[in-house]
Parts: sequence; structure tokens; C-alpha cells
Amino acid sequence: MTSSAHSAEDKICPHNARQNCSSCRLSAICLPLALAQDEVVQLDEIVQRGRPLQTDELLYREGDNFNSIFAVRSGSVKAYRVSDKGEEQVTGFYLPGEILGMDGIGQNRYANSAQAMEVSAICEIPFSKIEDLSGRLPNMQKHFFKLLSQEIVEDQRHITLLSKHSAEERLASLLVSISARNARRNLSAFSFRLPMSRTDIGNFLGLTIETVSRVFSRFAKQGLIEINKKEILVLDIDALKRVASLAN
Amino acid sequence: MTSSAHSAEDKICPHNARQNCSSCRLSAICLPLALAQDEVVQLDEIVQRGRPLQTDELLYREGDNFNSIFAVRSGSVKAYRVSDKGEEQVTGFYLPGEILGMDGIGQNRYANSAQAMEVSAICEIPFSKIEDLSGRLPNMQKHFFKLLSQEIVEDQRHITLLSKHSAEERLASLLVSISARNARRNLSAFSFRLPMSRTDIGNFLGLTIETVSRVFSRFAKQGLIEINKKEILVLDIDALKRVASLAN
DNA sequence: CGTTATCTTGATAACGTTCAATAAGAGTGG
DNA sequence: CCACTCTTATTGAACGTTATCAAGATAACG
Repeated sequence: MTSSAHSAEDKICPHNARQNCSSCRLSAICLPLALAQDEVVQLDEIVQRGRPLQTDELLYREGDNFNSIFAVRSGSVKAYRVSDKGEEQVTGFYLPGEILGMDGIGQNRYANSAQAMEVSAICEIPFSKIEDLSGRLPNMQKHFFKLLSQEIVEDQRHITLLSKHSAEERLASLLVSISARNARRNLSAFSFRLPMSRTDIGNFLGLTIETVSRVFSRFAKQGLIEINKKEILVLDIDALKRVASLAN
Repeated sequence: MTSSAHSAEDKICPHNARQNCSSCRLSAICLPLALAQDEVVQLDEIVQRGRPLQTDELLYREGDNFNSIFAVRSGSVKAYRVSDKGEEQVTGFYLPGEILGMDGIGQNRYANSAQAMEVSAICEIPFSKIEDLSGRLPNMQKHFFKLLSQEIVEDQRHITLLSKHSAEERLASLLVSISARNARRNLSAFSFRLPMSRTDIGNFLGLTIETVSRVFSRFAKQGLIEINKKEILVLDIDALKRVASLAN
């Protein structure tokens, strides 16, 4: 088995397009708790489920016309933007149940490119439909306001991380985050495979690949984790959290 | 006159509570272009205009119950959050016409504290009223989705700035940003007063106060700007933009 | 007019980058 | 199946940008 991170979802169907929100095991993460049963059905009708994305395939490009937001059903996606300086900046990693593309609403163009880091199944939700639904269902409107707001808070957390925290704190913070997000999907919080490369991690954390590698080695030497390429075994989550200073 | 940045607004009324959105000269920035006249009136009815905030007075605290978002009518406000590490991070500066507090929607608590950097007049807009209005007026809903999304894009821009750009690039970028935001308010793009302290600038840009000071001096020596404490005279905006690498 | 805040400038040091070499896989073709 | 290349990751040494420490200078304020 190459990927422990998928086992739970894969039991049922890896990247199957035949799915609906009501039966999706990720709905607890993806959907508003406040949505009534019949509201979920209405949402379900507008969700499009295409063929899986292959590794490195682009879901959308920075500058593309914005039409839809996307939910990751399986696999994982990174978002990145290119500054005028030509520097690429990874702005987020999206795991199953998480939603991306909302940065496109403001300018009617995506502000990021989104790329699959492995074979991934994606739900596409046309935004015009969301606007319609939100106009009719207050719970739906509330949910999307909240989603957008939470992304703001996430990004501000990340600003703090980049601005005020050391390389060790940043990396520990990422590991704790991924661990927690795995736990939320009922996967192991202590044994998982990082879907992203060292380059992507460094880019996301504002570090070079060399620093990422060194800090990983240091963590391993200190007995906090065991590393085997992308496979991570967390030996001391509390220590990791301490290093992260619960650095949010 | 202590502040050139205020002259245009102050002609009419500095921090007057007797105002409405239809006549407010900032509405072009603050309000959706798409709003019809009668829709503006409806918005106007829910906007609360309190007494002005004094310098350093808090508009809200991180963790406070979220009820309203706020628009700056005059003066300026900074937002900052405290990480678990105890580090304070300035997440944004808000100038007249700009809206803050939207980070509170997601968790029903503000994720930042907001503090006036000078005497400031603020419009308070109860969020529940916005939700009501948005349910009835599609333009209003669209506007707030856009506002939230734009804040996300702004924050991601800032992430890139912190992650990939040098001290000079960061500071040039801030100066260019403030210059542009002044121009949008029909104030001078080349002569203005920075409402924030060096400490706040450094904190916002992920730099120490000493580095901020040094870079300012370097810019002055290079003939890009003239500095007199907080008063800035931009001598070569194109050079500044070049230094910023249009670093967004 | 003295006291406190804030800002500027200099000297030193640290953290992370850069440059460089090596290692370990993954994929390909003979 | 092994040799080959190409990519990705690891490790070391030297350097550089920015932080830290420290001292003055300037402005703000009672």
C-alpha cells in the first residue's frame, strides 16, 4: 500500500463520479451543518462531478474566467499565484472535503492557479447557482459567507506564520495542520503521506527546499517524527504542537 | 494643518455622524456600483454612525462576539491578531471607504482586534441586516461575496509579499499601495501622511522597526521619497513601483 | 523645560539562503 | 533486468540579509 492517507475513502470508491452530497462521507466537512435535508438535495442537483484530474493537471489557471468553485472529493490540490516579479507562491493545499476557487469571485477571474498533486476527484459547483440558491435559502447564504470568511482567517494565520515564526515553527505548524485535517476525515493523525513535494512545502512556508529538508531531518533526529520520503510518522504530536507554539 | 491626507474629506465635515450613503463621497469605494438608487436607501437605513473613535481606541477585540462589519468614513484603523505564541501581527490598515471586520463571520467572533490610528469616524453595519438585505437584493449579495473574496486576494498578495520579497520591496509595495488608495479618494498620490507608526509598518511587513527606518533612509538617499517623520513626499513613483516589482 | 515616546543609525550576530556535491528513486529503453 | 537519465531530496560550507543589541537624536507632551 502506497498511501495510508486514502484508505478510508478508498474503501468505498476512489474517484468515482457517481456520488451525491447526501451520501458523501465528506459532507460533514464540506457542507453546512445547518442545511436541511431537502436543501442538501437542491445543492446536490447543481454539483457537477467530472472525470478525475491526473497528477499535475490544472483545474484552472490564474486569470481564467471565474465560473465555479470546487470541492476536493479525493486526492489533493495546491493553489498558487505568480507575482509580477515572476515568483511563484503556493497559497494553499486543499485536501478532501475542502473548497477552493473562492478567490475568483471578487474579480470574476481566478487569482490563483489550481493544480492536482495526485489523481484527484473534484466536485464543481457553478457559482451562479450558488448565488441563486443563497438568495432563496438563508442557510446556504450563511454557509458561503462563513466559508469565505474562514478562508480570510486562514490566510491571516498564514501571514502571521510567515511574518513571525522560524523555519522550525512553520514546518511544525504545517505538520500539525495536516495531522488535524486528516483526523477530521477519520484518517490517522499520526501516520500519513504528504501529497506535496518538498519544493511545494518550502514555497508555501516561505523557505527553500534545503531548509525544509534540514528541518525535517532535525525533527527526525529529535524523535518528533519519522520520515520516509513523503511518508510521515508522527511520534510526538505534543512536542510538535509545542514547537509550532500552536503557531496559528 | 497637520494632515494633508484629510483635506478633501474635511472640506465638508471631518467626522460628522450626520451623513448618509447616498451623499457620502466615499460611496464609490465603499458601495457596489451595481446597487440601484433605492437599494442604496435601504442600505442607508441599517447603517449606524456612532461617535468618532479617539486615537488608539479599540473598535472591537479579537474574540469579541461578531455582530457588525465596519466602514471607515474618516481617519484610519489597523487590524491585528495575537498568535498563540503571543506575537502581535498587524493584518491590515484600513483607510476611508474601506471595510473591515469580515473575518468575524466565520466563527461568529472577530479574529482580529481593530484599533483607531487617529481620530476616526466609522460606519457600523449590523451583519444580520446585511444577510436580510442580501437575501432580498441579489446585487447586495453579489457585492458582499465580492468584498469577502477581495479580502482573500489581498491577504494572499500579502502572503506573497512576506514570503518572497525583500525589505525594500515590501516597503516600496506599501508606499505604492497607500499612494494608490489615496488617489482613489481623490487625494494626492504623491504627498501624504502615513497614519501608522514605524512599529506598525514593521509589524505589518514582517520587519523590525530598525529595518523599516533604514530602508526609508535608503529610499530618501536614492531620491525616491522625502521623509519628514510621517509625512511622505513621493518623488519618483515609477522607481518605487519598480522596486516593489509591482510586487503583489 | 524636562521626561517619555518614537525614530534613526551603527556594530555584531544569527538564521536562512545560495552554491555545490552527493544520494536516492522513478521512469525508460536496450 | 540492469544501465541510464532525470528528478527529487539530503547534506555541507560560505555568504548575506535582516534581527538584535546598544547608543543617540528628534519629536511629543505634560
